[in-house]
Amino acid sequence: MAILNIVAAGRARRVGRDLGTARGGGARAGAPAGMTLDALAAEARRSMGAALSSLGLGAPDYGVEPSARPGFGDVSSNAAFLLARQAGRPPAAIASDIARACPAGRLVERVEAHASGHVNFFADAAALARETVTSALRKGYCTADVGRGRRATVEHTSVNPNKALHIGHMRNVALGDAVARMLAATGHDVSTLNYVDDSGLQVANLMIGFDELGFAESPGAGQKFDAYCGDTVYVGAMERIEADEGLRRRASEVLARIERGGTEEARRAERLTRRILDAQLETCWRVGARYDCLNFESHILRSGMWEGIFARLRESGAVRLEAAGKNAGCWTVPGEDGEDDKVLVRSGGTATYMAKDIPYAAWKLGLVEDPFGYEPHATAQPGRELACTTLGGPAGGASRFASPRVITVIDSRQSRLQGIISSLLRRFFGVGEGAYVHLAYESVALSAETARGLGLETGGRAAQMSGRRGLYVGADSVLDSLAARAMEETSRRNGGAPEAELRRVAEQIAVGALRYEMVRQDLDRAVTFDLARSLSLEGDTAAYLQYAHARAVRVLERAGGGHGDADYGALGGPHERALVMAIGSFGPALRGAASSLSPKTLARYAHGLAVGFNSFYEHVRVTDGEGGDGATAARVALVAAFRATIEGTAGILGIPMPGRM
RNA sequence: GGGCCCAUAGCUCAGCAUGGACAGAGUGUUGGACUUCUAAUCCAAUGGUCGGGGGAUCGAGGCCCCCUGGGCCCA
Repeated sequence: MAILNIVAAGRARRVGRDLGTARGGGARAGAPAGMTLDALAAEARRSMGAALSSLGLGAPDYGVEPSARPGFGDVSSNAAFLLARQAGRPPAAIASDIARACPAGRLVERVEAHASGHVNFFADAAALARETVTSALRKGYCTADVGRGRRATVEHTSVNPNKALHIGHMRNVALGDAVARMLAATGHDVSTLNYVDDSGLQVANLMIGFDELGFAESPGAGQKFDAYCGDTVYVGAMERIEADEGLRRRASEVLARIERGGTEEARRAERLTRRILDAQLETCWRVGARYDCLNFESHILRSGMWEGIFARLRESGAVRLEAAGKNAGCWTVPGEDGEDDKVLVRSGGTATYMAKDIPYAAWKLGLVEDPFGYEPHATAQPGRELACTTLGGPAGGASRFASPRVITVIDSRQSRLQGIISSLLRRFFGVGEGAYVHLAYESVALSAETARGLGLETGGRAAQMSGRRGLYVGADSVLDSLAARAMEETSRRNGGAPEAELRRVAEQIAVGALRYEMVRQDLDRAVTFDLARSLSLEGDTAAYLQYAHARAVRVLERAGGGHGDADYGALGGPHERALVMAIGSFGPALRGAASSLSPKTLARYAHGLAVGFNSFYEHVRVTDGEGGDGATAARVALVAAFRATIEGTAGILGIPMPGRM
């Protein structure tokens, strides 16, 4: 389960599921943001501590966790299991002693031993509901200040600017943007980068397509420029180039002149890649991703950073010039653990990919003087300033986008290369453990049915996407199909609503659906994308979360205000209690997700929260006056608490929450 | 040949870091719930040798070793 490819052998210590260890976990009457379950667990832990010491049982490193099911209380402890051996008695007997000795408290109503050996704590429903609902309605509930303002830099997206984004890229965008949002929600000061490879061979190939193969400069009506370049020009050019030695040579020449800089080719490449980049950014912005800085590869290559770093590596003896063998004439770094030596500079004097990857990594970590200037990107980003690098800016200090903790989101096919970068940083730049993280995820393939729809028969197997062969599903087209589908449904249900409003809602449903699908699975599991299945808006999808939210909004509209003081004693039913517990679990869910950089964890939490609400909604009438005004006020407050929490949770995943659908 | 990842219900996936209470969702199938806050929902039934084998443990889906099958990277 190697999710994180971290510098040095150790991995970042993750926040455990155990609740009682949470700092500040409810020691005060008003629990900190997002921490009401923590408050209960902390009280249970204190109760347990008192019982153990009164029994003279010592204090093992026991856990206090959410109970497996409602019948087992609200939180449970495994302490009796841990004491069983030394005490020489069965866990159930010890649990029974402990339970009897556990004092009740403000939130803990009673404590029971279970025959299995678990000690189960039952909360006072009214007290826990009051605690949870009032704190969930406070501003800032959906945050957790574990970052304390520490800097973090996240790089994601980083799609070559020669094509439109496909769904494989969308997984990167959805994961990266969610990680950046999670870190921000946990009190980190986050900068988000998007690396633009504007000088690779793919750019040269594209230019051959335009300059020598006669492709039109602009697409036909209704086609985006990125899609035109990728689908028509690049695919067409590659067919010809692969079959034509002369064209291949031409492409190499063009590439060389792009890389040299200051040439006509370099200027054309820049215009072309920026135009494609802007089209790609439209898609990213459409799904709600935002960036702070665009880093151009060409700028890194011309920044002089590599020369400085290479000199430093030579001086420190980290690299050597091979006199003989297969790497004769090359500058290499000795491999670790029986790995082959890594070539940094080829015998001809040209640098390998290391010449950009090492400087870029060092720049992100703030290890080098910043050689760049910055200017606002030519096309404005909605809602947030977007800078891009320029050459020849005033040097001095590290970049403002750099930080001591860098997270780079790239699919796992790059794990080996990223591992080499990590190793070099650790060995020769003194970079510490956990500072440079490759957040790897398995890539997206197409289901056999979807591949067949694109004209590829795979014999029932999933198919790797290929931009060069035109075998992929575009992000924009999936979003369009999803929006069209959502539009049908939304129009049907909201007959009188204005068209523009319906379109806005349909778009939010489409964006949510795609983002949710891309983050809900474990990073280590390959996503098999099936077009037909992805268009479903039922079951475990973002629409389920959105629908629950829209229902809550409607209830709140209907309820109005003015029901007087809430009587939280009215929230003791099973559906109310389950919803209270779900809302109160936000804090542990967010901390867990952020510490393991795992958006999936938050997606699963959101789903569970929505299940809690939908079930409550079906079984409990909020506004019918049952139990009097106090009870109604409590139910309405619970719905409001749910609404705020689901919106906050979904917001961290970048999933918009329409008020009706 | 070396490295990384995956294998849990017909299908798609949680659970594994920190072993413990009858292995959970969604989907599918079957049945039920809209004069009542949106049925994109809810309720119920159905469905599992947790890929195989061995080991350590009072206890393994989870930990260790080996094997099989699949995906990816490198050579």
